[in-house]
Amino acid sequence: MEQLRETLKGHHLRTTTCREDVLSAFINKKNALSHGDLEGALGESYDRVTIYRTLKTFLEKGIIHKVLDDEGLRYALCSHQCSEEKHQHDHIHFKCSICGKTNCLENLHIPNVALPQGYQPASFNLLIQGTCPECVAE
Amino acid sequence: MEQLRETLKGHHLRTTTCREDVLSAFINKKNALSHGDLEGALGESYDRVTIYRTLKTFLEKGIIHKVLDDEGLRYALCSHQCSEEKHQHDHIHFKCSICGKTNCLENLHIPNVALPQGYQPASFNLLIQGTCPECVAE
DNA sequence: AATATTATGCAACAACGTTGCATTTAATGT
DNA sequence: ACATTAAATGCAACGTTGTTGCATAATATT
Ligand SMILES: [Mn+2]
Ligand SMILES: [Mn+2]
Ligand SMILES: [Zn+2]
Ligand SMILES: [Zn+2]
Repeated sequence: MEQLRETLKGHHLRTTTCREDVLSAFINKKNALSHGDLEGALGESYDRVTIYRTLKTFLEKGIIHKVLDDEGLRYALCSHQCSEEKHQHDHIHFKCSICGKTNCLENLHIPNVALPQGYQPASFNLLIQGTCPECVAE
Repeated sequence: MEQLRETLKGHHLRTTTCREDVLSAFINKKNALSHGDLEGALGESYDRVTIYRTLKTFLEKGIIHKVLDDEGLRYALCSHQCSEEKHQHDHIHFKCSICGKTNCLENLHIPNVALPQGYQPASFNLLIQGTCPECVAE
């Protein structure tokens, strides 16, 4: 509870119940969330627009990052302190085709790639789709 | 021209002008295209819905594949004969932040990743964002 | 408590995508 | 060439997703 306020203040954001609740949702569910997921999780508490704006703000401040997906964008917490100035993500995302959940594999780094002459890489997104441990066990 | 018909027949599709034009667009522009891009390129020739359906059909038949993007899905030609039964893609996509174009780097394969126990990978999508050779030269 | 600044809700709108159905078109066999 | 069959198209209607402007409410600061 108090930790939420700390995180928000740490990123120079005012504490509002919507921001607390959205942040809280990201912390509790551990998988990546879409705008729709949040709308579902938070019920009628907040206007759709406010959730869009909260996501945008969190993105800009480095609280969350985008997770690419073949059926729509999702978002997940930035684990290691990203800031407004610098987002740094080189970890892998895994989407389970069975349970549908997408997770950050924080300690799995994207391997280096030797690009052809002239390409200047800046950021990387690797999504692996398949079956997650829970659904393999089934 | 005749080649287009060949490709369509090869994937057991009827030849229609819309399909020819969409396929042609993918071949001429070499970068990945969104539904909107196609709508723009083809003008008022075809109904929006028909283009959606054409994309869906091409996807199913293995003529095009999805290209993940942080601002919306795009599509690109499958170079090596994919079919309805089997899509096989392990190449890298590069999106230029300056010109905005996304391209398949067909001969750059996604490196192997040692996933933790229990994860069963099935498909891979790697998007690298940065500056493309043309825009670097500038 | 008063003030300045920021966030929210609401309404209206635009963009994107889907479905059902009547009509047109393409492929096939005669 | 023509009739038949199956598939593709256009249109209308609708649903979802995302954006913008503005008045109101809430937060942080003095
Ligand atoms: Mn992540
Ligand atoms: Mn590709
Ligand atoms: Zn799963
Ligand atoms: Zn470029």
